[in-house]
Amino acid sequence: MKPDKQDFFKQVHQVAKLIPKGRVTSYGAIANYLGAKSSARVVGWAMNAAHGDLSIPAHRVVNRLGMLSGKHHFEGINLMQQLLESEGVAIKDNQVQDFKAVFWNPSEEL
DNA sequence: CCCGTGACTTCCG
DNA sequence: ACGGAAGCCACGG
Repeated sequence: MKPDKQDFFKQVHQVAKLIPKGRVTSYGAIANYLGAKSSARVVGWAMNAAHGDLSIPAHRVVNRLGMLSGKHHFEGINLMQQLLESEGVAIKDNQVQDFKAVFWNPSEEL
């Protein structure tokens, strides 16, 4: 296999789509799963490109603290929280409650 | 080709 | 424990 960097974006998008409903994951976890553990920011960049794809649940991706760091990039500040809460994820102060319980690790569960 | 930016993460003081 | 700074990779200009 010779994955191009373009595929990296595609990989991130694919993983994001695979996130189970009611679960969340972190940029670092995705980066680690893709073998780019040092490139968590690139994952965020990939999500930025994914912003145009409505089939990608970017709201299920948060930073490693469970904070909705990317909510500013959504249409509305509350949208991300609303989406997560509607899926059964409790949010408080831009943070996922019981984060480790809803955390989805692609390296172990995928 | 060089510089700046970004939805992160980790280390040092 | 808290805050600031650096490191990291990819993309656009």
